[in-house]
Order: sequence, then C-alpha cells, then structure tokens
Amino acid sequence: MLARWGEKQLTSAEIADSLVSNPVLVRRILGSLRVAGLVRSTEGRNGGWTLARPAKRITLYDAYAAVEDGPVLSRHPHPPSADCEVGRNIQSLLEVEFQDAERAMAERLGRTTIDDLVREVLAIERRLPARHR
Amino acid sequence: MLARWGEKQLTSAEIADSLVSNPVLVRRILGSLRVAGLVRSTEGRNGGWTLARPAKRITLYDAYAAVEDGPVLSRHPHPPSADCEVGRNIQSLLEVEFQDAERAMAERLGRTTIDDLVREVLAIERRLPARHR
DNA sequence: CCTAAATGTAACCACGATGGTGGCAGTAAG
DNA sequence: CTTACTGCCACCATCGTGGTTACATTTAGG
Repeated sequence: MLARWGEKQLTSAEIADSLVSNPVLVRRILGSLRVAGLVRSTEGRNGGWTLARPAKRITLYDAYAAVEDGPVLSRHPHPPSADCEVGRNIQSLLEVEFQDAERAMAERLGRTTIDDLVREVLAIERRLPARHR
Repeated sequence: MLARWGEKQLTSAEIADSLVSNPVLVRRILGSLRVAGLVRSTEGRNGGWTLARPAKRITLYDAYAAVEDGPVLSRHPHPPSADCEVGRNIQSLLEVEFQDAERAMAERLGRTTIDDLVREVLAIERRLPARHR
C-alpha cells in the first residue's frame, strides 16, 4: 500500500481499515519494518507512514527478514542424548542443511521487489477495468 | 537413528530415551512418517520401527513433507478489503512468490538423503575417536 | 492360556505465541 | 489548547504444541 500511494503518508488507521484489522496491530508490524529501515513514521497530527527507500530497492526478503525473527525450519530446542552417535552429531549436521535450505528460500524472495508487485497490481487492474469501483 | 542401526527394529521407548523425550510423542511423529510411507512399524511384543525403504532413497524433503502439513511461509487467513486495488490482488500475487520460495527450499532439502547424514555422522565419529563412550 | 512388551489412540493439561483491544503518554499541527 | 497521530504497555482469548496418563489392541514366549 505504501508503495502504491507513493509520497502520501498513510496512517495506521487507514491501513488497518483496508486490512480489516486493527491500528495497533498494524503499528506493531510497521514498527518492525521501521527497525529494519524499510519504512519511516512521523508522529503527531498529520503523521503517518511512508517507505524509507524506493520500492525498487525493497525486496520481499527484506520485509520477511524484518518481520520474522526465528528461522523458518524449526530446530529442536532440546538436544538429544550425547550417548548416541547420531544424537551428538545430528543437530550440527541438520543446522547446515537447514541454513542452506533457508538461504535458497531467502534468495528467491530477494529476487522480487515491492515495486515488482505494485507493477503487477497495476497491470492486472488495467486489464480488468470492470473491477474498478 | 533408524538408518544408523539398519535392520534392527527400534522401539519408540528406545528412541524417546535417546531424544530425552517421550514414547507417545515419538510414536506421533513416526506415525506421520509411516503415513508418508517412510517407515514401517510392527505391533506386539518385539515390535518396533524400521525404515520402509533404503536411507539412500529418503531425502530430508520427504521427512519434512511428511511431518509439516501447512506451508512454511504464512499466508494471511484473513483477506484484506476488496475495495483496495492492492488488497484485492496482493494475496494471489504473494501466493505465487511464496510457492516459488518454498519450492526453492524444498528443492534444496531434496538434495540431501538420510544416508548422506548417516555417512557424515560416521565420518565425524571416525575422525574423533576420543569422543566414543 | 496367560503374561509381558510393544503399538495405536484418545483425553487432558500446561505453556507459549499470537490476534485483538483498551488505555495512556508523547508529539505535532492548526 | 484541542485534535490527530504514533508509541507502548498491559491484558484477554484463542490456538497449537509438547508432554503425560490411560487404555485398547496386538504379538511373542513361557
């Protein structure tokens, strides 16, 4: 949404409205994005949110990494018995595999930018003018 | 563990012991793996679990898919407002991106077999005999 | 035939993560 | 000085999950 409406600042209430959700929840997420340097907020009256850099330079991976903290593939918190040949080695071996797999996913997410999505949205809307309101 | 100990059937209690966990939980997971055709179980006295096919033909993706039901990248259950250009298109666009990203991860997981891991475990153990018990 | 050792499953609890809500302080515009 | 925002905390309800107990079922072995 921020990319689509360009320079205009959007408030968390407007965004929440469109998401059929709640301003606080929206601010929570946008807060994570701000910490990651993807969006900026201004306080006070007429405040709101904008992208911190051009949509062309924000990838899906950037957004994903900003919001998701832990890894996607769940490691077991609880190490197995060190008495077992397999047990005492499997965690570090799987760690490598999982990191590689996650890297592959991240790499793919990094190939699409927010700008790509906005362009696709506009292309679809141009193709189906009947759906306009 | 099943691959490492080859033909020998292991009981859920033995496995749970080594995992410092609980037989029922182990049976739950093994149950999913059985549904996926990766392991076999025999009931009754001297029962237990074995691989259903050679470890060389079981990949990490097989195990992952057997256990994980939903997709890793969370879609939003709750569709945004259709009144918004972005809202009414973003879900299907993201769906494509997410599926691609998940496919990339799955492809990477599919490159490693259980047998690969067992070989690595044995290699490490051979290299560090001091750690043996 | 009976017992012991397994799986198979359901019920249940405790815990943590998460969506959602309200409240309130801080800040900036008019 | 009021209004409209963000920022943040505390709280609740819900849900998924690990974990446990219990019990029915199956099979081997004395």
